[in-house]
Amino acid sequence: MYLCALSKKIVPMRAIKAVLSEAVVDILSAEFGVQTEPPALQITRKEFDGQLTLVVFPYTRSAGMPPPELAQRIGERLMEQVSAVDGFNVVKGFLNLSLRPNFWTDRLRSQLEAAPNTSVEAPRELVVEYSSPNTNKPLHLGHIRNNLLGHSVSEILKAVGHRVTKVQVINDRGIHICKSMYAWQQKGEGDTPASRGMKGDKLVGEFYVAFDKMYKKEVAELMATGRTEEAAKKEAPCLLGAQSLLRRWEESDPDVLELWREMNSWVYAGFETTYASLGVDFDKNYYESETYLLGKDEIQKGLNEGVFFAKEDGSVWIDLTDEGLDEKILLRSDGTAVYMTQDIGTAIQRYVDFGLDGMVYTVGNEQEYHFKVLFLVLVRLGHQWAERLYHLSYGMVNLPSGKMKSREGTVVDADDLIDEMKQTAQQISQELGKTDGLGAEEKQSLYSMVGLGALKYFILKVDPAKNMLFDPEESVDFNGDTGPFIQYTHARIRSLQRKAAGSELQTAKWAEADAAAIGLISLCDQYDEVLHQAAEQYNPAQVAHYVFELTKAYNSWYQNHSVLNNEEEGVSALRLALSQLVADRISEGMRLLGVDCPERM
RNA sequence: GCGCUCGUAGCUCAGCUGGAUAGAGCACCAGACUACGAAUCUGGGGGUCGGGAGUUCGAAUCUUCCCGAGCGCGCCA
Repeated sequence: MYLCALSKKIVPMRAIKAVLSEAVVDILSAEFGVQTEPPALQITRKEFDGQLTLVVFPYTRSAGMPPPELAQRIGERLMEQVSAVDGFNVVKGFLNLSLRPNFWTDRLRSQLEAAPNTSVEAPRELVVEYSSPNTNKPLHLGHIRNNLLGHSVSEILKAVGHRVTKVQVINDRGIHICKSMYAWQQKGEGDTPASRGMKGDKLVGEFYVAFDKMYKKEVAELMATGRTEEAAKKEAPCLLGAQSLLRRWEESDPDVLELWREMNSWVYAGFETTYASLGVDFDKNYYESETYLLGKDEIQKGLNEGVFFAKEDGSVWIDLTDEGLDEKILLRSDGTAVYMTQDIGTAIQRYVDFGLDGMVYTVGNEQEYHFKVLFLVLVRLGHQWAERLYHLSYGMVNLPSGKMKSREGTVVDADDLIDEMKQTAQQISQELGKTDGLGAEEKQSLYSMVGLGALKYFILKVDPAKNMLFDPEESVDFNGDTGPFIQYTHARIRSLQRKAAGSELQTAKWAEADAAAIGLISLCDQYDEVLHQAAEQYNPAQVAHYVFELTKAYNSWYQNHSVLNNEEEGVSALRLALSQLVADRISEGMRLLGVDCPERM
């Protein structure tokens, strides 16, 4: 018989579906002479009875029988052969199967006692890179999407058993930071974050803007003296100054290095504050100043092996025209590294460091071409693990007014946005009188959870591949498909549990589970599959949608079924158990999105 | 010009490797608190799934062409 053994670790739903699929294969083969791969059973749609659905259309031709008849016959055999199946109905070519209520209540009970085994068969050693900011300006809304995606994908990958190291590469060197340094030297008057009372990243960003202003002014002045625009742009004194700083940096000039270290340290402190308030973290930071020279040896190696070729001027290239791409430069003619050189080096370095078995680069979709080339180069260099690198590409975040543009001052600052979300949470909580009886500290923690929950859910529910619209008006709406809506449902269930504290699950009348309850249990049971799919596709949006669906279904059920006020204690216990399972799934799913669910709100 | 991605309700988005009458949320209209928390629930209107052709028992989903949007195609990062 199928489905008799439930081991201590809870059998995931996908294993149970696999057993049913096998039974279907056997029946098709024995009764109808149809040989086929195990079919994928679908979740039965809400409007039909049953929990699992087999689509029989694909077998009607070889079985030589119309769909409804074939479905009927398969249903009958399944009833005989699989003890868990206790009913079915046929709609055209769809065979909807109902499993015993007992089966579902068993699953409910066991899942309250132990988390389901969600591990994949072959856990991998993964590195997930995200954020990777420049050090010349503060984090903005685009970084927020990046951070939330990278962090959530890391959690999802961990949840299915992979080992994940979260890293960021801080782009701490180059002309951009030299511009801020130059402006600080000219106009800073010894300003520090402490003396100005502002975050270090904001202060350095201010000087970056100041540089830009200075530059434009100087260009205009030069053009007024008769220079062409092109010449003026190259000769502006402040640009020459910044370039000189970069040169001296590369020559390890002690004064320049000192200023560079100091200003960067201001920025790091500012970033840390933002990361902390956003609730993201890293296991390891890489600094471009330490990695930008990596990779040159690899280029030489590839050159010797004939994977790359050199042009007359000494620059090194790879020919990818047979892949439908073009030729790509890997090393400049003066022997210095380009971005690609560095990425080749760091990838190999990380392989050495972590023995990694895959890597996820969370970087915007404007760099898709770059990563396509990078992965190909690594494979051609003979690194097989490079086939398991993944560019987690995401679309831009647009505003109702259009694209964010620093020149037009429409860039949404990360810290400001987080603060606004918390303030909105506070305002709404107070209006609804939800904070009565909470201590000052609890209140702050609540506002933070709800405000961030709204922000994170709003951003993560959108498929990463798509450009998204961030409408401030809509983002602070806490009704409907939002984080707070989900958090509220969770809090309400926890409230039920507190009220019912002490009542025994043992008294639950498991046999009383009705179709509505079974539907909810089945929905909870889909968690495992959703998780795996989200992990395989590196897509937190799937978790977000699942949690929302579960929340909606529970709210609807809650409205029509009194959990605690029942004639029979056993019914209350059953419903309480079900509520608890739902709350557990909600909070676990939200945790994967980086969202905490409050106990009360 | 070439390549990649996207196009689903007024708006924001789902729709899993092709499967049932294309779904949610917001907004709009009409209802439900003397029952466990109404940040909730119930009902209603609203669609040629950008357009054409093809494959299939079956297409929002796959193929192809066209239209539209975004992003790439630097000895920039």
